Amino acid sequence: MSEHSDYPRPFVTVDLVIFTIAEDALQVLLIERGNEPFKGKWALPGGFVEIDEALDEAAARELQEEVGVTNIFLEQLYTFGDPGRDPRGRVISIAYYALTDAMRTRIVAASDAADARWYPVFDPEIDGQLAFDHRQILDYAVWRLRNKIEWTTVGYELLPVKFTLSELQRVYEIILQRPVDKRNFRKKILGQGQIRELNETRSDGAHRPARLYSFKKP
Amino acid sequence: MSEHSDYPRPFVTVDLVIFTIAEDALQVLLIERGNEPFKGKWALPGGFVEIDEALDEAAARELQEEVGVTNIFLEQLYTFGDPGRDPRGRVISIAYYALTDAMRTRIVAASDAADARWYPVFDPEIDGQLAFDHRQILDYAVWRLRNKIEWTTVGYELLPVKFTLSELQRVYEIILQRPVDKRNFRKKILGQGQIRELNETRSDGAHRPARLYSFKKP
DNA sequence: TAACTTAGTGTACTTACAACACTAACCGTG
DNA sequence: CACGGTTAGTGTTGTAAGTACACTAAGTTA
Repeated sequence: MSEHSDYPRPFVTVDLVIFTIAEDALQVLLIERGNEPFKGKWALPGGFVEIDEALDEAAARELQEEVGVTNIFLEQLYTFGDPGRDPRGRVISIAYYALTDAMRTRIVAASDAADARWYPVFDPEIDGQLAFDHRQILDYAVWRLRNKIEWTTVGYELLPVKFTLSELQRVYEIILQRPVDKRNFRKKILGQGQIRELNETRSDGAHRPARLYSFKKP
Repeated sequence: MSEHSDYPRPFVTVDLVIFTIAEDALQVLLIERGNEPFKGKWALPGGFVEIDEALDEAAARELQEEVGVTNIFLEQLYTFGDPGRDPRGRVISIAYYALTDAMRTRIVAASDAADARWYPVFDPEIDGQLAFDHRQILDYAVWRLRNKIEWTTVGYELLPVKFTLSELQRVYEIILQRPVDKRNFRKKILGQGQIRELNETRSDGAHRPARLYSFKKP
């Protein structure tokens, strides 16, 4: 690395892909842009990294500002920095993705946003509506989430503390976009030893009530 | 994202973890720092991202400058940006890792470097000799490489075009730091259908010559 | 109390992974 | 020129993980 003094410095931001499950679909939080460029299009929430703030902190702060949640799953995804990705100047953006139970969140629209809402990720309605390179960021986040859910236990992050195995299975089906075998799924999940069976069931309809489980946090 | 105008902007660099296999060990290219801070310590090669240059391009350019190679495996790793990771100011660094056959490279020391050399990654000699947070970056790169080699075919990137299966097996053993069963290894590799058997063998000693293979590039 | 709906359970088959030992071919030396 | 040394090359068997698949359990409502 040479001397620091006179290099032109780009802007550095964090962008957040905040996922939740609602209405039987995987949803992502998007903000309608109130200004040019891309006025009227939808963008991922994000903002500048403060000069004395770690990247993870910046992402956590934006998360707090946008949806009012703290202490949820949040992981760095990839850094996007093509010149020209933002017509206003050179902006390098470190993308993060987060998982939250929809019930925990309260959406707060930022000052420069016309509107903010959850958008179903796999709904074709979303096509062509995304600003900047946010389609690419979203696609990458979905890819990572799909991989991660197959090898780890992140699925639990999308559910409330107490949940049924059918609910958890549905989370997997929604994310992977394919049916999952009930018996194999239960065998696999129980075999991981990561969830605790509760002495509690939930009745929600004209059928056998389901046992509740909770995730063993490490 | 709010208005761009007056945000303080950090420096943005790329740092490279360039791996090769030499002398029966996994090696990483390090540069001895000629100036403070960390004068005399060893650092990963890297440099500023130019204002009109994509991140991948910046990494490829540094690679070309440091070891004179182009068109090799190069992948973004992670972005490190803790305030205080560089005492000279706020520097956010996008780390990349690269794999190359040692024979292809010519090390070129940069102007502000006292020296540049390959260092065996698993040699304890390296401990405490790394500048900045480069120990952390290197550890993460090794972790990624280990994962990647188990699920993909990146191993070939560390060998010349023609290689024997024993050489390839040795690459795996060196990276994973554990012995690999010869028959299972060959079964797995051949089963992947990613390498072509050549009508050529190589004799290098008082023993049966080994058949050469080459990687089928996609 | 019968019909409906979701919860919950086990077994057989297939596929991937792990362990393991001998023969083949070349070189160098006595 | 044959024998010893060295690395290349090859199959089978057991084990673990994953996949396919169908019926009973327990509650609600008409």
